[in-house]
Amino acid sequence: MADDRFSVPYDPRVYPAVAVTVDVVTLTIRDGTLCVLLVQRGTPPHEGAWALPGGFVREDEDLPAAAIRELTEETGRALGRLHLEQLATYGVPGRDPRMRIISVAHLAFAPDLPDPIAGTDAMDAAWVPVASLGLPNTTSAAPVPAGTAVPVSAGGPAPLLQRSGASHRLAFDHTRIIADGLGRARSKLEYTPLATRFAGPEFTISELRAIYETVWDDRLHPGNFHRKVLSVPGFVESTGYTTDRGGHRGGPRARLYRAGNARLLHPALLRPNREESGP
Amino acid sequence: MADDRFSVPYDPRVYPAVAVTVDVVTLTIRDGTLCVLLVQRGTPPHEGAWALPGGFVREDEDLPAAAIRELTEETGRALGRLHLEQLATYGVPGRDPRMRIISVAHLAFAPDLPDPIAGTDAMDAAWVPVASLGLPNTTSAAPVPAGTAVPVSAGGPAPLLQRSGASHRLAFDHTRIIADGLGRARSKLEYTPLATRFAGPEFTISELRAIYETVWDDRLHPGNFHRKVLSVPGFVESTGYTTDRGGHRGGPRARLYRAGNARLLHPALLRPNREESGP
DNA sequence: AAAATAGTGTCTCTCAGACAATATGTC
DNA sequence: GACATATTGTCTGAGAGACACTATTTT
Repeated sequence: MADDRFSVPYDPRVYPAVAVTVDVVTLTIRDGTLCVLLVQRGTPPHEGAWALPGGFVREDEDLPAAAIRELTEETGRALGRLHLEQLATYGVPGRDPRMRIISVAHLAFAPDLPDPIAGTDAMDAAWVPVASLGLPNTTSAAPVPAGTAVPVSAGGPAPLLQRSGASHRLAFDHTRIIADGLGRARSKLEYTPLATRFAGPEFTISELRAIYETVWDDRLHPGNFHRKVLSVPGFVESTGYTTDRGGHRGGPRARLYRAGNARLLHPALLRPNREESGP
Repeated sequence: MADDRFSVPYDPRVYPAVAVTVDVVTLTIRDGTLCVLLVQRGTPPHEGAWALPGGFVREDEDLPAAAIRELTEETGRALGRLHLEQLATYGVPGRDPRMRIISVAHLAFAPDLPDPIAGTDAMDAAWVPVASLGLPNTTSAAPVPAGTAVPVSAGGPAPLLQRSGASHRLAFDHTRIIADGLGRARSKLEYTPLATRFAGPEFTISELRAIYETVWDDRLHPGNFHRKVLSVPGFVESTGYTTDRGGHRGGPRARLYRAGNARLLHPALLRPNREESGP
């Protein structure tokens, strides 16, 4: 049987020097725009460049704990309740010029939050619209599908990028990591109720639809979406209340819901317009 | 606010000593049974216990490359064409008694292959039925749902576990990793054509159905499955040939197919009998 | 009053699953 | 010949998407 001889002499130094970090792709929706939390690096390498919050995993610290710690450390404030899951691990040699670094990326969904504050090791921190990052197409996410009529607040506030003067080139392979995180998020909205994590504790069906439309960058039929959401068991549950007023531009008051207890959506809400066939 | 106790100038040696390993969950189907490739450890810790093939990532070695190297090293032969993808990363402090070890687990799908050979650091290597591992329920995977009528070769060869005299207790947290891998595999069969990776280059629809039935541990309706598979664009394509003979117990010759060029199945083949609702 | 939005009803088409039927093999 | 399997056909019900319609509220 297995012997757990801890007494075995073991010398870590015979193994290659590597470091393990965590990086966190935190997504939220601000003013109808999907944004990711970035920090401006205050130390080399890539000093001054924008990057995902992250850093070295400490001894005796679990990976999710490290992710949460880095998030609060580098943005100067607790981000409240959020969904956090592991995304993937990136370890291509040379991805960090200092040494071999294996980065365990995480994905977080957060409701709309106030502007972050630069913390340790960060010169600045900001919510940056993912559309401004020029991500490679994950689904149909062209850099900025401008003509397609982006939902909500057209002509709203200028991209935060401009306020921060950030470059579109992110540090390390973080552009790729964000693209992967966005792909995962889009997929997860289909078969989990995680869209509710982008909303506050109570929300209307229209607000929920706006979340889907923003993340999927697509228009959804209001009526069908409404009926569909209510038909999936455990997706949302009624609070019994309604909003105080109608929408900005008219319309009746909407009923308020909170997240239900389902962990998976049955049946799923499938994305529309998947490209048909291949060569 | 953030404390600046860690704004240390960079020096790799000040960061915790960690090692990074890869582990590989390789699944195949032998005699109608879903099996995972395990090796018997020849070195402490857990010497003599069965574990996933894996080991330390070398300098300047990419993660997938390390996974493939460990696979061939520890099983003494190249496993030919197989599908390999990253599964998840496990890093709970204490999961390895030696030191802090972060393990990047991978998942591989292989067609039926000959018995493996023990290689470096391994006393033995074998295909082990996952049903014998007492995995926690991932979907409806009770340790061994004996009464449910397991497809194919009932009363076939005894489990390899008995031949090898292996314990059901795997080393480290490998039971959990295998459970996660199995869950991923079950899910991937729904929306990707990866089931074909368990088959040879040419296969019949019945053989494909047997793969689904084995991985999902469920019975599928032959007629409906047949029509469904052929209706999904790019899932399979006809070779124009048929088998040389009918089945063991009769029946006409079956047409042979090869894997198509689709990377996703539209529409997906959903698992039957998902448990309805929750409390 | 005009316009926008919430919520419901209806129709059609696709698809999953149950069941049946026929042809073609093996033992 | 008895029986198993491959393949196709038919029917039913669930669900997605297109459209239409009513009620309610804001400007």
